[in-house]
Formats: sequence, C-alpha cells, structure tokens
Amino acid sequence: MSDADFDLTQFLPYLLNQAAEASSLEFQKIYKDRYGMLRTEWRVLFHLGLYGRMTASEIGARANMHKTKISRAVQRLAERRFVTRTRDDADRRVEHLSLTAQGQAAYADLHQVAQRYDGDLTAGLGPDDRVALKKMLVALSAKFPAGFT
Amino acid sequence: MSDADFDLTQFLPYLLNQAAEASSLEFQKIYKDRYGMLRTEWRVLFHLGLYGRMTASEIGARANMHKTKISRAVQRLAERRFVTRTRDDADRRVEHLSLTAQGQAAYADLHQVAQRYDGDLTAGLGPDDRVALKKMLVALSAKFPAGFT
DNA sequence: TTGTAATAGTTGTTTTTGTAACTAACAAGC
DNA sequence: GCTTGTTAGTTACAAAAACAACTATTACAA
Repeated sequence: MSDADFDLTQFLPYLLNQAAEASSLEFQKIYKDRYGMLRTEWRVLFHLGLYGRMTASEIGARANMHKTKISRAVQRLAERRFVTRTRDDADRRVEHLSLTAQGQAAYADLHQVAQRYDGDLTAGLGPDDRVALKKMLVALSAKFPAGFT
Repeated sequence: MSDADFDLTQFLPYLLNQAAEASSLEFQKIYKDRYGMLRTEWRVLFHLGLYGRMTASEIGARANMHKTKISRAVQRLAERRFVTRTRDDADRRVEHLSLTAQGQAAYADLHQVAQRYDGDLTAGLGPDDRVALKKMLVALSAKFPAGFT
C-alpha cells in the first residue's frame, strides 16, 4: 500500500471498531430487551455458561475484562438471580460463581440467538472466508498481552 | 459448524470487539498522550484531514457517529485550536469545519503513526489476507444501516 | 403570510466506564 | 509470632458515553 493510499478507511483499528459496533447492535438489543443485561453482563453469563463454575479472576483473564467491570457485572447478575456466589472454603478471598437455573435458561436462550445471529452475519462469506476471518481476529487479539480495558 | 461447537470464542461480534479493543489500545495511548485527544476527537480530526472541509452532519454520516458526540468533539477540538468553525452564509444552521495549521500538523503526525501501526498489526498476514480481512470488515459494517451509536 | 414539519447543532441529565484507592485474606521470610 | 508483599474482590470518585429534550433556522404548504 503506497503512502497516498493509506487513510482512515484502511486503518485496521478503525475498521474493527466500526464492524464491531455495527455487528453488535442487534444482538445487544436482544439481551438488553429480554434480560436487561449490559454488555459486561452477558459476557460473564456466557463465560459461566460455557465453562461452568469460575471465579471472577478467571473470567477476567479469559475475557480480558478488568476486575471492576466483572465485580459490578456479577453484582447485578446476582441481584437478578442469574448467578450465585459461594466463598471458597480453603481460600476465603475467592468466590466461585455459577449460573442459577434462571441463568442457565437465559444462557441457553442467548446462546441460540447468538448462534443464529452469527450465522446471519457470516452468511455472505464462504465457509473458507468465515474460518479465515475468525482466525485472523483471534490472532489479532492474541497479539496483545492483556491491556485490561 | 455444529451446534455443540458454537461458543463465545466463535461469536463474530465478540471476536470483533476483542480484536478492536486490543488493537486500539496502543494507538489510543499515542493520540491521548501526544494531543490529549479522545477517540471521538481523533476520528473527527481524521475525517477533516482526509476529506477537507466538512460539516458535523457529514462527519456523522460517514463515521456513523451520533451528533452529540461530534458536537462535543468539535467543541474540544476548537478550544484547543485544532479546528475552526465557520457558519454557512446561505444556511445559518450549518457550520463548516476545517483544520487549523495545528490541526493539519497533528493530522499529518497521527496519520503517519496510524500507517506504521497498521503495518505492524497486519505484518503477520499475507498481502492477500490483509486485503481480504479489510474487505470483509467493510462489508460487515455496510451490512447495517446506520445505528448511530 | 403563517403554521407545521424538518434539519443542524447544542445542552442537560442519567448511565457506564475508567482509575485509583481500599479491605480482607493469604503467603513467605525472618 | 510478626512484618512485608501479594492476591481477590469492592468501593469511591472522575471521565466519558448514551439518551432525551431543547434552540435556532430553514422548508414547505395551506
């Protein structure tokens, strides 16, 4: 790419942000309308749904989310009975989080929605491109340590 | 992709968000440290640098940014003498925005940084993948009307 | 005209987020 | 046992974003 060609519309972080924002909008509307959840909250929910019992730190490490975000998300999820918190007996600093039945139900529902949504999003791409795109995105994220945004 | 396989780490909006956040961090640090700018502000700066004189509405349409974001970004950019605002004589509602010399300088600098940064980010990809990735991201963004986030 | 609607942009208020400081519990060395 | 350092998670305060209501100006039609 020559000097003259480079501009905003070719700048990867910009493109990623635009695509991320655009592609998140409709899904956001669903978890918000249906369960009154915020972005941080469905992320925590999904992690618990996917990996089972986890601590806040573990979620933070996997999702690259700052601990204060998680703390607040868990608080709200617990208030609304999506999540239960139980102290670890051996180390009383740590708290194990798991989904309640209600949390499981919400997860199952949203998981399905997400799967369909993802299908729609990538419908235009061929199967190869779809795989390649996701691989590249993972690689990009991995390129960076853990900037706890 | 079978039902059982689908999870968070394959969910496109999630992957996009992760990649966007991760890849934006270092660049964000630069425009913040060097010019005290926010994300909305460098975006406005880049639009003016790239397209020349524009109105706030035009920027909003292109960048898919809500008008209140732009209004406040322009306010700060004008205070710091990066941008000048001049009323349109024919239609006194509209304001034409352009970069000052200082704004041009900041744009030139950040443009260069962005170009290099983009190069680093995509260094791992082959030239074909690089083009394909950006094409797909543009297509994804275009898939959605204009949700004025 | 004059009344209604539309558009450009701003301002006020409420949510969310970011950052840093904090408490509580544990660990390890002395 | 104590002191020092580390880790898990929370809380308080400041910055930023979202949302809605607002002013000013133009367009358009009865």
